[in-house]
Amino acid sequence: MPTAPVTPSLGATTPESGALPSVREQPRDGARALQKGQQTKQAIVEAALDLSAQIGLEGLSIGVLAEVMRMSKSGVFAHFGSREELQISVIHEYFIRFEQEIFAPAMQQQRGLPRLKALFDNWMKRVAVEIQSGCIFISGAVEFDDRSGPVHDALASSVKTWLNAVLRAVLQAKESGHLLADADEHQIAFEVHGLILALHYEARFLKKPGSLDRANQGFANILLRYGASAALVTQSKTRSTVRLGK
Amino acid sequence: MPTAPVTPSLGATTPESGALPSVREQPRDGARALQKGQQTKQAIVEAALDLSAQIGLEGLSIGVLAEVMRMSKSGVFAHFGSREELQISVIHEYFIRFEQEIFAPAMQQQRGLPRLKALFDNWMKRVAVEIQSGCIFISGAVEFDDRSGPVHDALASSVKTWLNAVLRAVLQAKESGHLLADADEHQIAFEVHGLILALHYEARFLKKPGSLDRANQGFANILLRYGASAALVTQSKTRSTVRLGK
DNA sequence: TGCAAAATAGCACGAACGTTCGTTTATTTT
DNA sequence: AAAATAAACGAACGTTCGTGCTATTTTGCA
Repeated sequence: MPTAPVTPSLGATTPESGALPSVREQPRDGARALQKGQQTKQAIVEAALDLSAQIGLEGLSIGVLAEVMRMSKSGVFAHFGSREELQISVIHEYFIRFEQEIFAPAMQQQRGLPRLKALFDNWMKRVAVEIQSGCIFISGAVEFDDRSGPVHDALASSVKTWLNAVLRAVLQAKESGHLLADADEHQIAFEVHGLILALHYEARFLKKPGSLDRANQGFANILLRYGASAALVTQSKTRSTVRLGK
Repeated sequence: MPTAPVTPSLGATTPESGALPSVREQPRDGARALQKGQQTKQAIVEAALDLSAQIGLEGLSIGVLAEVMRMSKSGVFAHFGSREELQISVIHEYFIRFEQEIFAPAMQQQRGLPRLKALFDNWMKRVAVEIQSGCIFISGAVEFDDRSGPVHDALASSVKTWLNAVLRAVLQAKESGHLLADADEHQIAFEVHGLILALHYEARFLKKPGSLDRANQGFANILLRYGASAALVTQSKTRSTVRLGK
């Protein structure tokens, strides 16, 4: 069994790709090598991730992917064996980046409200760029919401894992006494999710300005309503005016 | 200029089809007739609406639509002249139904909180069935968020018209004194939109139970936070427990 | 009942799709 | 350097797609 990963895990990572070969150097401890192939495969997946963020997982075609990669269709295809396998690879890659960019740094913050806030802030940062690039957790949900199969399952399980991590952070904030003892963590997580979705919808599709501030304001409102102290909420870098009626 | 419509309008209907021929009877005032064609065209649009709710506006194909209608591809095609025109027809039809099922009945309620609540309740009823059938305002937003053209424009303008109607209802509730005078109607509309989106996402894609109650609870929370009296909020048919911390 | 017009069908097209196959070129191992 | 393996290519497959023509049928009205 390989050594434990350095960064905290969101859980439920794919069993085989725990290593995510950071290739390029010569083979590690005597064992297997596997250079060139995995290297270009990784490059293909990265290009596919960019493409499918814009046009969706269903819009992603091997032909245009090959064009982007300046490879032949069959050359690209051979790395995955099927289009579904390519889509699943993209989902896994996206999940791993979510873990690294959003989840892992938030775990450095102390349990409770600080960590929850960090989680949301990092999430917001990510969505802010996805307003331009697109988000496959959102577009994928629409594309696969009534289709079954391995792609749907991979996507749903990734999303669920992430939303569970958010739920856990809310629960810990409650247990730490940073939120009211009778606050419903599921309700809070639901409302927070809604803020992110509304932001993505109104900013990316409708191009409404000020949506980022709306989401931040909404998050502050939720925290205050469920008992977070105003001092803890307003601290740190949120620039939006957190001014409540009473 | 034709007579004013009987039902209140959401505004911004398509300039030419303000009449939406309720066909079937003989020609009205001497003028044009045009029976059979418009009739089957309407039937095609309805079938296309069902189809694209499930598989999206992009997934909608003339071939399968013709199959459903037991017509030839060219027969279906001739009614629209292009796929884009078909998609736009579907969007208009969806918009009109939105108007009739959600907006119009809510206008029967008196201005202010009652009307706002009716608007949301009707919206929720619609989303409750769209959890099975799908919603083209949501799927379409994802499919066309980075594509320009007439289909994008038709969709975006329909959505904006609807969201503006919601915004107006919130504003009127504020002006009627049912909400705090310094409440930000844009912020409220944003948060409400988020609840609907989260409901659609979690119920339709993730199949999480209890999402309907979550959205209803969230709406009650928003109203209470922005100053609606608890009596006005809890009255009527919402069965969900509206119990606030303090 | 007949006739023009409208509605539908039939057929073909070019393009794009995922996939398969046999072959050729790179890379690694012996 | 030779042998073995991996990676990439190029062409072709069977479908499906939207769209353009030309018949054929159906319809509404004189």
